[in-house]
Amino acid sequence: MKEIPKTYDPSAVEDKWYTYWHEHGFFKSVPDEREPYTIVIPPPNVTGVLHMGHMLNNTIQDVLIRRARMLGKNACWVPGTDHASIATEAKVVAMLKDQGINKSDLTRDEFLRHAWEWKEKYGGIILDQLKKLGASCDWSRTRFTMEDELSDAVISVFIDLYNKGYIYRGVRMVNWDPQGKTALSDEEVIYKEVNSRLFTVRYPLVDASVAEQLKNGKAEVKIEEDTWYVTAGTNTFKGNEFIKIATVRPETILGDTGVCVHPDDERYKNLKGKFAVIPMVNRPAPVVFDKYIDMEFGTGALKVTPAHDINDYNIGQKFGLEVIDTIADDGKMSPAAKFYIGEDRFVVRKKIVKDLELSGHLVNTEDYKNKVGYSERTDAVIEPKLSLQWFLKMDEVSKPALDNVLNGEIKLIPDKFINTYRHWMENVHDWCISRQLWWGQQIPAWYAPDGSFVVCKTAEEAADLFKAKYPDKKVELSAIKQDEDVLDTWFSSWLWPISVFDGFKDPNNKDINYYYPTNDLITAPEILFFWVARMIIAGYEYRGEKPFTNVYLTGIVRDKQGRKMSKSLGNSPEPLELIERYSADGVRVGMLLSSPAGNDLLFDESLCEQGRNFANKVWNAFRLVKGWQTDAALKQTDECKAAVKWFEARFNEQLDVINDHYSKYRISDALMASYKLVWDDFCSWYLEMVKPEFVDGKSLPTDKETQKATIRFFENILKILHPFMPFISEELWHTLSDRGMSDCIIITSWPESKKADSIVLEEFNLASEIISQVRNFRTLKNISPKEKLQLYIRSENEFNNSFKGVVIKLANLTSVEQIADKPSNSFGFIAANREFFVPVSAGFDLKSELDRLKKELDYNRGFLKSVQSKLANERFVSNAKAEVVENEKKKQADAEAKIRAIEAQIEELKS
RNA sequence: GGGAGCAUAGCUCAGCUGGUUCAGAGCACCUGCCUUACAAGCAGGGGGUCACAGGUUCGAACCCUGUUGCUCCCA
Repeated sequence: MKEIPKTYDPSAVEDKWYTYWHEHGFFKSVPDEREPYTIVIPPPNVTGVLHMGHMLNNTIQDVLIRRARMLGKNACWVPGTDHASIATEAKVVAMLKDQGINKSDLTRDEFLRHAWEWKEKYGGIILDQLKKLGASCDWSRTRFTMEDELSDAVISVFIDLYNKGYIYRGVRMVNWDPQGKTALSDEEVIYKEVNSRLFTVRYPLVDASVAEQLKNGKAEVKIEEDTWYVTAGTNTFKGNEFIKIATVRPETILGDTGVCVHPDDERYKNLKGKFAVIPMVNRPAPVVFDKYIDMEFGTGALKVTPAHDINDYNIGQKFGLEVIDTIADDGKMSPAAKFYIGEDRFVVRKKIVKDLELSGHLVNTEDYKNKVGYSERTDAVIEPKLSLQWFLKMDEVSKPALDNVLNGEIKLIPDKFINTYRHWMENVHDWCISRQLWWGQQIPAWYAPDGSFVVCKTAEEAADLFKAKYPDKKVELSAIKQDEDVLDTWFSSWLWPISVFDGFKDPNNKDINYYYPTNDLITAPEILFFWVARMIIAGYEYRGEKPFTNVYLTGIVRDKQGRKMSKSLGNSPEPLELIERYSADGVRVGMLLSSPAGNDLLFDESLCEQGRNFANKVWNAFRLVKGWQTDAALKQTDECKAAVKWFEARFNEQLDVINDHYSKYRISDALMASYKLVWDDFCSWYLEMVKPEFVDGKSLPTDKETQKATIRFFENILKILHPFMPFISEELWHTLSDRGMSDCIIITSWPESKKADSIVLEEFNLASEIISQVRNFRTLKNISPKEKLQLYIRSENEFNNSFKGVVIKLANLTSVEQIADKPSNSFGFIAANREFFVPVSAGFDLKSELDRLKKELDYNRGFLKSVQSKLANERFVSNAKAEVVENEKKKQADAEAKIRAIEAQIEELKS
């Protein structure tokens, strides 16, 4: 027979089987009469390369899909990618820059051509990487959020929601990146704590009449000591009332249009109807009163700059304050600022402080720590900026999405996320869906030259709509312009579970009717709101039904120090290198070993090593079994018979445990139970029991029956392992027995659950305890495992455990004999209330043996005492459940028997 | 500032309805073994005041209150 290598080499195996499965269409799913099991992949970003988070996430999906396939379901895992407008556009812009092309020199169409080219070239990388991991996606169903059909869905949904009155256009504060000259989503802003300076500035306070005069015509303000002089037109007023405000952004003072104080603030109660005169621009700004103000902070008075701060904007809206946009798109002061026009905001900050000091407005300056938002991409300080954006009104559409999570129709796993989900959904904000980019679905809104607009699919339709809506305007087709902006990528991906089955184009097609609602969604908690909640909303809005039943939220993969793995930190291992080093099976096991749902996984490469070692263990079990010679004439021995009976029972018992873990989505528990079933039960116990003896340099043959049973067990174990370790399980499935090439483990059926024989399990427990005791004794006494020992049992009944032969074999005994009296010079132990003795030929140490027994006696006496005190407590006996009390009584009896036996042994030793 | 969660062995985590000899698993560690499947292995072993302080209960890692520390989300 050909020598099987000692170490498992996955490199030849993994690619071979992946290609094989793929070519034989095992990943493919078409609707049929079976029950469907569907997962849609959380579409990775086309710019992405596989990172550890993907590895975890997709391993879990593959485990679930492979098991479902084995359970006889029609398993369908739909892969795909999303177009990631911001990230992709940035990538393409950077690539063009390298080629010496500026985006601003290109037309939209030209730019999009480059972007598509880029996508075709690099957009599939991540999907190919998933194949290395073993992902059994139905690749024929691969979708992309910006392909024509999915884009059509996005556009028609936009139009539909607009017509239903859910989409509107409004002004909103966005995160503006003055360097990238684009709005950013909240997720792309990184907040950093910085050392700033807090400036206290005083504004003169004037009456309404003075304010009125300030508004019209030229004004001048002078401050001398604590007196202000305001000249408006020809009149000069003077006073000594000021209001002090504190700010870290003095350059925005030029855009101030109000001062806000708390209505309960005693210091400012008298300021009703007064106006603050804004420095330099000499603009009268009303004092307004709002509970939003924190009286403790600064001076308790807030300068209100509606154009450059979101909270200020809200206050401004409430009190009808003017909005003056003083900072231009490039971060420089705009003409509206009137001063420092064209100078950068940070230069202006320094300058204005000096000028305010000179004019007597500046009161003091102190060091201050605050958080400032930076652009993730350009590292520029974000400028909050008002702009016209498109919004989706959320309150109404989101209602079913909240209700159906709260009522359990959709399950979040783990359920601790329900609270977070509810909190978000109850305080849901309108969704800003427009982005100032080109890569994405262009918003189907069409503008007439006067700015009025209609929403529809094409310019031609728009012309008709304009005609119908504004018959007087006579809008020419050629004058109609489409909105420049594109839609948020999430506005594509929220339709994913429907659109991948063409549920918009053809709402009653076979696929959508069969696969929708999907079963499980596996994703990261970070996008519970951005994506999951919105998919649920879309599901109810467009199918009247949930998009999936279970949402399994994975943890975040962190490094050993608990830091999130990221490219910029450079603390993430290269996934493909890990696979290279530890095999895909090994890495999959490593990822899952320590990743309970929703809890972060502190990744450590040693976990993959453990996975690889496990694969090697299975490989070597295979080597052993494969190497057995059989002899048809040989009868099955008693110990083999017992071993087979036991493993049968043990397997059934553990299969139930594993199935139960799966049913609760405890994937790492299912893995650990499988791991122990294979390593401990099958390899360490079962194979050792049935392993043929080695005599004269040759292995004895095995009987046919045991060999057949062993192969059957092995096959069942491979099935259990398949979802976790698809490659090695498939390889061994084919090498263990001769089978047709279409008889693959990937499509074989999951083992059937059968009742475990509890009597056999019990008997084995006793046997294994005896074996462990003897082994322990060997270690203690330094007796070689090779030296055969004699074991005596003192018991009234004959020792008729069916594992007697197993005990002899695994403990390496000459025999097990019944005895009435304790043999001299022997080591004793108690298992299941029976006394066992192992005589020692030499070096019996009476004292140490006595000490050992005394220690055990003390422990048991202490234990007995605690049980007795429980039973002596009348309230325990009357309050506790009957079976609990029964149990305590049994514990008492057991302990008493054990104590008697130990005492007897001590007596015997002493005499 | 508002909300949520976590704290159990050196590390990562289980502990499901408060009650099995309940204080567990894996890894790491220590000891002895290169015993013909596997040193990527085998056998054995040590290790925890269940964050802290109270309370409820016959009984608490588990329920309640407070304290401390950490994490996340929202603003």
